[in-house]
Amino acid sequence: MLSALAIENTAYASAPMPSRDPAIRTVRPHEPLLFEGDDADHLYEVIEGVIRVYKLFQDGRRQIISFAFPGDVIGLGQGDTYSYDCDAVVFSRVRVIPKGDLMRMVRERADLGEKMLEMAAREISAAQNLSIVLCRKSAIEKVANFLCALADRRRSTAADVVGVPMTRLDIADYLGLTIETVSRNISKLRSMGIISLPRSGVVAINDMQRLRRIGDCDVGLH
Amino acid sequence: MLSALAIENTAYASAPMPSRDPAIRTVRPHEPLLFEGDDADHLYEVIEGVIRVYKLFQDGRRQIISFAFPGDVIGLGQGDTYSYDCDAVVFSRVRVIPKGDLMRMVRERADLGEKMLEMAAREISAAQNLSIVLCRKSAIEKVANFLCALADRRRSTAADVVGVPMTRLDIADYLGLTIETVSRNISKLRSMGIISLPRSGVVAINDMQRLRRIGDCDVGLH
DNA sequence: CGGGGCCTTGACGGATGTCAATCGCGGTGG
DNA sequence: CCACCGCGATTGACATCCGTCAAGGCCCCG
Repeated sequence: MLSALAIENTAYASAPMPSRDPAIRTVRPHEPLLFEGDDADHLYEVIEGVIRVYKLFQDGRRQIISFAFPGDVIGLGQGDTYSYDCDAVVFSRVRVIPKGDLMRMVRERADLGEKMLEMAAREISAAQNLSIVLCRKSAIEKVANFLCALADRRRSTAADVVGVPMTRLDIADYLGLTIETVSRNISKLRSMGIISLPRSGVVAINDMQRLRRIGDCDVGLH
Repeated sequence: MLSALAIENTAYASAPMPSRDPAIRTVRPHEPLLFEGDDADHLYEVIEGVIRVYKLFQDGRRQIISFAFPGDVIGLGQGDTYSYDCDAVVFSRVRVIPKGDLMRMVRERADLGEKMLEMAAREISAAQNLSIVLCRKSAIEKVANFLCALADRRRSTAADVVGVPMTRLDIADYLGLTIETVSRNISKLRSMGIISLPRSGVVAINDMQRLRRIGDCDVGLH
């Protein structure tokens, strides 16, 4: 549910797509990938790094909708124009997929359309779960849940050490909290001995079971 | 966004589907329509009444995901099994659509699959908006937004009188609030002269403009 | 060594949850 | 027809959690 859409093990990743040698775009930290209102004529599959997907409001509030990790696809649930902004959290590379190509493929190969529907279904489910996390959980539950979800997505990292590349503000804007509340609850988990902070940008999980119990991770993960 | 998925003006409603004379099922108040974990082999289009779609958690918390009104379809964003429970708020009738039939149709007519992807896209967008409503708004904003959304969906009812068939608990579980907070804020809107409560289950909107300004209805409606 | 982010921590206030009492209405039975 | 009952809604008092404001620490980089 952290992700826009995991496409591993789906037709798209394994089928012969017109992505033999597709355009790869690199995005530097804080560099925008796309803006709300842009024509939604491309999908982006994250190859490396982390992309944040968010909405900005007139009053300055920001809601991060998802952090897209390698394997996630951005732009699927979009109509003619994108309904959110995207930029990079850290140095990232994304595969650029022209939407027209994809739609043509779907028209020619209906089984592909079915697969995409499944992907969309998963994304709907993820979005609904996010709602639940946001409105039903206390601050510490949200933070614990977030760390669990990060841990479940980590690629090829040592046992219980999780990279947390985003800032406290990013986490706060994702969980619907303030920087201070996020920080306080991370400190709380640390003082409880459940996690440690060996260095900046990294969290070591000492007691995954307790963390999961607090985060109630059956919600928020598909 | 109150709804699961509005299908009016889409291919499904207008195209020649195998729904010549489909099964219609009636559901009495509080009677379940389907359970979480059931095989997701049917879609349900609400013909009459209101169906509530919700998740239950071990600790007793309940999150209502949507109230499905006539024209809405339940079950689209689902994989092999349903991920939520559904029951009726009031006496309802639903059209039962075997999913297999639909998938066969999609396989045969790729343009249909495309339409369904569009529908899924709209649902994703709605779910994301719900997240924002839930976590970024104050209680009175949520309540105002909810009433606005109900008003926008009302069918063939007099000017500014809106039927509110669900209980305060339902509203609370939808907005992520408690009964008391919902009640207090409805009272507040009443004391401000924005709405009246002529009788149980009905809200009269006296000043839609102010209600919308409070609810900031650009979020939460698509 | 100094500066500027970002993070942490503390104090405080306000919004919302919790607990509890009461109201109002509709149904039921006397 | 009226009294009683029960459920949902309302209202009040209080507690708690989280946001706001503010100060200070840590770390990287100049």
